[in-house]
Amino acid sequence: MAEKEPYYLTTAIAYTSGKPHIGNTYEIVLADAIARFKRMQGYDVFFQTGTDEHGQKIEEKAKQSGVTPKQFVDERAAEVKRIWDLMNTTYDKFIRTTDADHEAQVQKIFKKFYEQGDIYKGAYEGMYCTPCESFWTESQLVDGKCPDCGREVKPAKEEAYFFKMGKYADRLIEHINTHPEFIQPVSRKNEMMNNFLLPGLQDLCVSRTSFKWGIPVDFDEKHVVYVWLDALNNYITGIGFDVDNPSEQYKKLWPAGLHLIGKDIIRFHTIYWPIFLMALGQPLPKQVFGHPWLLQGGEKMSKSKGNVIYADDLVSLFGVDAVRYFVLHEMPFDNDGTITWELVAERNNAELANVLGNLVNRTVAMSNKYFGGVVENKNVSDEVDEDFKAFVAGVKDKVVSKMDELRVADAISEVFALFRRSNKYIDETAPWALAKDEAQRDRLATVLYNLAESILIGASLLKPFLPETADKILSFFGETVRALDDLSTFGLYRGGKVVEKPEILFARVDYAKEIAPKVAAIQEAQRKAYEAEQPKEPDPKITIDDFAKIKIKVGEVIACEAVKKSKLLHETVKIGGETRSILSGIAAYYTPEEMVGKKVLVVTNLPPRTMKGIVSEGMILCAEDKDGRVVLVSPEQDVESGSEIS
RNA sequence: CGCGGGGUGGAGCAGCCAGGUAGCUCGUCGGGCUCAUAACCCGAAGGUCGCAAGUCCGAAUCUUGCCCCCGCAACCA
Repeated sequence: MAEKEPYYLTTAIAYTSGKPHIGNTYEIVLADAIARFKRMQGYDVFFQTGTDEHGQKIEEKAKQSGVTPKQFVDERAAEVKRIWDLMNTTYDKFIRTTDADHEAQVQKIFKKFYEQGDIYKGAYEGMYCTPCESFWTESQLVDGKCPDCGREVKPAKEEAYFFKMGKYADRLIEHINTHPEFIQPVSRKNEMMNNFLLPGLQDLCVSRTSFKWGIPVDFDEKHVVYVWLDALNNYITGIGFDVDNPSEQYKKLWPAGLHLIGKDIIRFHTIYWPIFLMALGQPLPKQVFGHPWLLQGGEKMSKSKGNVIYADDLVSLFGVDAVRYFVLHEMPFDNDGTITWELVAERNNAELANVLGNLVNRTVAMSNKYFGGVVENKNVSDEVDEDFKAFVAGVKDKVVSKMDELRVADAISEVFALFRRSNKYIDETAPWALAKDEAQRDRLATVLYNLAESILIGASLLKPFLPETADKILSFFGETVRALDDLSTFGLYRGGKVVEKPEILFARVDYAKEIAPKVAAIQEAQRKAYEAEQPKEPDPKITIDDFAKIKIKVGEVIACEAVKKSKLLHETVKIGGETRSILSGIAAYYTPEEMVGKKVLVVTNLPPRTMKGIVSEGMILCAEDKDGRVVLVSPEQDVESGSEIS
């Protein structure tokens, strides 16, 4: 027997700055479906996922929470793993970039690059704002000053290591052009070529000195390795790569069959990562698939509103497989998809409960009712059987071909087409009518056998997507998953006894009555948790003299226009005898027309500031509520322009 | 002209790369059936495929311009 062909697939490793929401969870489920399917196809699959745990952001978050970075990421990584496990995903390895062997290898790789001249020591040059400790490029500066604090910046240099990207660019362009399958979907390929490769690659800064929470450069301890050079290498360190002596596992598995990643990090995976591999003298992964995002419908997701959707909340309401179904089926191939609680409930009812659950239920029920639960093929065929059998037997090939293109959503649709066809078959054969005629008893048995067989084929095909459900269905018929190769042959089921009372696979839910209140409770809890997290320092007290320093006067808006491509309105305000040009970020809440004629309160002794090329000579006072809605503050009665506030 | 994605019957999407009867799921309406989780099956209504121009025998699909929406970034004195 031939040795199984290896297939190594990875997800991006999750950044441990926060709890992964449903959009992040989607990726692991998608990878799991692919991994399970590949195993079914007979590949020797190795499926790796994990967490990316270094970087400045994590250092800061840990500090805020008052724990060490290590404690912080331990907690976060455990949370990620818990959710991955909850989703019933079958990863073979969960790597963490803080694993000792990973860190050691990254140091070796960095050193090798340095020794072979791919990495050189240089200086990062730019405009530096000392109070903010940040570098800015010329184009980022606002009015020649720091975009964060508005203070002066000065040219500065910081020592850093750089990777010579240009050296490998031609080879990479060549590779991408000769391997059209390398970047998926293809639309992403052009984006990478046109925006980054063809204009010429900049050398990449691959070390940092501004924070400590990273892998130290072992021959120059004040530097830590840039997070991407650290993180990307997980794909090889996780399977035992070693600069000097790669493991047997590495030799077997590399190059990877598939890196599954979000579309936002395609650049790192199709440009930097291949180039690092070239520098290591290693072959490139066969395929990088940048999947789209699962976006939350309606309003923007934010913790303060409590409307972030997390996998575990969804699972608590709908069950694991319903959530897997939703993310796998609802996610388009190259557009972003939408998720709302209501949509999940709708899919649960319309497809899982009505089409699949009810089909299984009615089939088992009829087998019990008419034959005491014994399914037997009596081979009494009818014309209508032919089309049905051909359809069912043809589904496997369709699923395989969709999966070969990574069109998981389409693959799962094909399986459901089988279940829909089976429901139709029940109508075509009307078993309840056959049951009334004793002479049709064998025909009735055959119909129920055909139904059972089609459900069994469907359940086996469903296994990679909805593993628990597939197993339950099969167990109702006393069967186990059938080999993929046997799924295009109709009639392999030998018959047998079905369960007396099948468990309801997916219960219908009433969104308004059952789900909506629970969703409200989840959101409320989330909002409270968020508020509790916020530092609650009392506002520092000021003196009356401090207040007196602020000059606030009543002004009248005499002209106003929107500033293009911004949230700004540009008002001309008459304050007593003078007029001022003022900018305010309220374009989303007021139109220029309604601003004109309004009496507003203006802080008049702020230094002028330029935004979008326009000078602002004051600030109009507004109130902002917790949803970010902004409302002008105005004198309660009409008062003369120029009046002072005291 | 910061980067990117999108505008297809009421909703969510496919079709666009390789032009040629506009498809799927839900919803609505009508009918059928009663084994089943008020589920299932059949039929119907409903779309000038964002707007305009161009290429072509022919454009949802290719080209150009414009409008609008959504992310990210920036900005909100």
